Amino acid sequence: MKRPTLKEVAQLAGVSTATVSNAINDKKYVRSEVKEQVYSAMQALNYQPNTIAKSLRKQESRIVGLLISDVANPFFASVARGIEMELAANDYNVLLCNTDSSVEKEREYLEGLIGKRIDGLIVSSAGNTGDYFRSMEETGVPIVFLNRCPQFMNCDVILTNNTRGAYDATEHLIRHGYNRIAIITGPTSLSTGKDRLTGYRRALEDYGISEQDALVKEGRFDIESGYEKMKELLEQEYKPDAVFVSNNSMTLGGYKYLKEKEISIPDQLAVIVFDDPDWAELVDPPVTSVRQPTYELGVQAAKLMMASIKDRKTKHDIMYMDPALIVRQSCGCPADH
Amino acid sequence: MKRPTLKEVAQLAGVSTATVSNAINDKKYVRSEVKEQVYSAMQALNYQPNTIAKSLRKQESRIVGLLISDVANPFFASVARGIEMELAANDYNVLLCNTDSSVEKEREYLEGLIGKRIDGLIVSSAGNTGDYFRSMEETGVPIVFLNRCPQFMNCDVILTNNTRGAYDATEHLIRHGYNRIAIITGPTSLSTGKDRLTGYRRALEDYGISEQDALVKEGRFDIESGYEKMKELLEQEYKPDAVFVSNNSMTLGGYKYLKEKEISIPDQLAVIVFDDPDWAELVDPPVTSVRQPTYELGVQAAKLMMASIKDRKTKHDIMYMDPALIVRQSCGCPADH
DNA sequence: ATCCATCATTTAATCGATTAAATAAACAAA
DNA sequence: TTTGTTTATTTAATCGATTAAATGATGGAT
Repeated sequence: MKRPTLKEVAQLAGVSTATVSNAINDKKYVRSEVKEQVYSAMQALNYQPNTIAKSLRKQESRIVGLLISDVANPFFASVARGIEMELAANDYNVLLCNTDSSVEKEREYLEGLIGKRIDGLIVSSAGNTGDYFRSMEETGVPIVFLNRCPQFMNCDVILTNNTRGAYDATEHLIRHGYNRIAIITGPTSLSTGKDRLTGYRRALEDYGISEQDALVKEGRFDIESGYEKMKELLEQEYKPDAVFVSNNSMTLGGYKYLKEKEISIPDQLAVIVFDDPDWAELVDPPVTSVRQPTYELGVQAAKLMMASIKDRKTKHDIMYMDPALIVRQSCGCPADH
Repeated sequence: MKRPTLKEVAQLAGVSTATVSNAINDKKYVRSEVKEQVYSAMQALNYQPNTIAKSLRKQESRIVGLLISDVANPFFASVARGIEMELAANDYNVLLCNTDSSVEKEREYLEGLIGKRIDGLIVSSAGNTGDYFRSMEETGVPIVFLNRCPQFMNCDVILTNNTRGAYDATEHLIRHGYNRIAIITGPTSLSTGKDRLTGYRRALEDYGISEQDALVKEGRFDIESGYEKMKELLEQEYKPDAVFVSNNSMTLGGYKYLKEKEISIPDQLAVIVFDDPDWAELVDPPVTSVRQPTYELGVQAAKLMMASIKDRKTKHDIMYMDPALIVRQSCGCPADH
């Protein structure tokens, strides 16, 4: 029950606590003979150094906070995996926090994390300004913003090139000859929502197609709104002949509606979606999608974090990862070529 | 950069550190007038209590370790979400560890977690004996085993009733009249793999069907083996007329093969799968599945954990959650009824 | 006037490590 | 012999909170 302390190890080994510490941490000036004594004392007592005490003294927790809306979203799950892998390789642990996209919860977690003296924070914020991250930034704790870019902050940001992804998807639909291309977009308060809409618009513009208000539906990046918006699109007077769905959850909802109504893809409606679902090739026709390098996104976020922590670098960048258009058949492309 | 300490707050407020501590933690015997002084001193300095120091003194970290093979697996992602929600409600944080099903990594993480003095561990172990969890158990840290049941341990276990789920699926196929029912099972070294196979066997037995070795394929619970095993089943002499795929990843792989070869479901092969994919209703025909209450599983695991931590209860249970057979059409059932 | 209980606050030890500074020993150089 | 350098180890302070025990007030009961 009670765990042995370094002091007890020292007593058993017949040396001072300083020597034990030096032995454990492989500092110089410890005779190998003494080292052996210390090691066997550790063995004998089954000693496990208390990281909390170490953290207090060294002023570092070796913990990085991860603040996301929901690990159950495959995008975040994959990102989280990448982050955790990379950080673990550097001997850092990840504290997982799900905010449900609630700014209020974000605040609460943040306060807790500050208290926990995390060494860094990787966050995909639901807020658009990020003002309440200031308190953390001021204490010198590095922050990496992931896929959401708050304004006015001096920290690293890593983003999928959302505008580009949306542009490519839209352009692909345009080239197929569709001229009533709809978008189910996310909240424009989020940079992801805004950027994907921008990419869509820019493509239309570049090809001289005027945007139709009726074809732009703003969802909430969740399943329900995906369903709703798809329904609206297909029940309204002015129907689209193609649609770009701007995230995975809304795709799930949107497809549910299409299946229920037995809408034929791509004949009645061509579809391209953002985020490449694991089932993309299992449905008929296979789904054309914009794939984000999710795992890599996590790994890179973690690398930026490690650089900030270790090198104490204060110059920060914004890093873009390119998404890839995975052409399958829901857009109207033939199966073989 | 340097953060204010309780001591500095005390100085500014003109009281002792003990009083500040009492004020913060709402102990009795602090005059409300003094409390106000303390609060405003905290405000003025933007004081955030150092949880690490608190943890050291109170001998509790308020952190629970979560040891799973991979958060990117939707099953674990959902479970993790449930756990985190419930623990957060009790003011505990979750430290996320992905082991990749490697016993070696499990060991390493475990050692780190012991050092970190986590207050509890929720684990879905890849090992079958769990002997190396002994060291943690001995220190009095409660462990909840999730979905995998190690032998010989005195701790809580929460499981989906895997045997039942597999039995129900197999029985359903039998009642459809299929008589060459295959299973793509997981490693039998894992209780999940073993139990699902047991359920399958029991159903066959109960209905007087003799098991055919050629129809039992042991995969590794991953996408690749799902593909392989499905391929084996359909390329061999003795082909099945129905198959039960025993987890989500193998389902993904198995379906990939079926799609490639344009196997018609359920005519050429009826299918029931373990774990209800989010795309179950989007493919044609919709997939009949055994759904585990994943989120609930997480919530319950966390509740067991909280009970162990708070009540210091030493009597431990094994808790079963019932899966549900979601009947759709891949098993051969008609669409409407 | 004395004693006691209750309320309010302070003093100082404590949690378990790290680490700067002090000390000691061994040996070489002048 | 004295001085200095390098190696090896110990002493004691420190990180920032909590908390048991000590101390001071205050007021009521006897």
